[in-house]
Amino acid sequence: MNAVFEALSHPVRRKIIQQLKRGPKSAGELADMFELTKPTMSTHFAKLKSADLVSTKRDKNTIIYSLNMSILERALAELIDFGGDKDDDK
Amino acid sequence: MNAVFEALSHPVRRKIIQQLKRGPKSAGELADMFELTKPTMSTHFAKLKSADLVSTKRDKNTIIYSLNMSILERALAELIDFGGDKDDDK
DNA sequence: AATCTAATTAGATTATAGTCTAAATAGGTG
DNA sequence: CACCTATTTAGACTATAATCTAATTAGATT
Repeated sequence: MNAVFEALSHPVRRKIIQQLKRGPKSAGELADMFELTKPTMSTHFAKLKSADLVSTKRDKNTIIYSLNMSILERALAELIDFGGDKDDDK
Repeated sequence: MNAVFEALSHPVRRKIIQQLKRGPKSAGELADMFELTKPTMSTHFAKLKSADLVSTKRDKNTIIYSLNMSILERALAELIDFGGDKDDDK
């Protein structure tokens, strides 16, 4: 859960998530939507992935990213719904 | 919205929010729940406040923090619900 | 196998965040 | 008004994050 909220803290990563809600996209397609270098975008992808917010599959030599909506929903639901003395760090 | 997600990125600040869901609390009460100094806690409060996630009122010489649940809900709802090409930075 | 394309990793730099101790502020209270 | 209590601000230090260029990997194609 910590990793999810850290991932969500950067505006570019939230925009990547918005894009992936419309459907899976390759690293290159996503990178082209932002004015950042591909290595920089790659580190953003890595953070989303390490929070399990996205999954990857390979198609020829492009990597396709897709959103794990359930992970996002679960993290936000815990923050909103769950009780006041629960351990937040799991 | 940026400020909200930055505020949510730190586990201590999420725990503060959990506490405030149970009701308003003074700066000192909150600070005593964590193994951090009061100045450090104060900077966490300041971030929550600058994201408008909490409000303050003074009672004698203690400052009472309370949660602005609607701000939290709105930010999370935007992330979950709103369309794939919306500007995320407003 | 040499080469091309897509993407990531390495390494360096700069910026931002988190933390502390010490000092300052702002209201109450004797 | 001098002091006490609660909290914040200042200033310094350390750690982490974001970004870039250059180099590397991994698979596909000729």
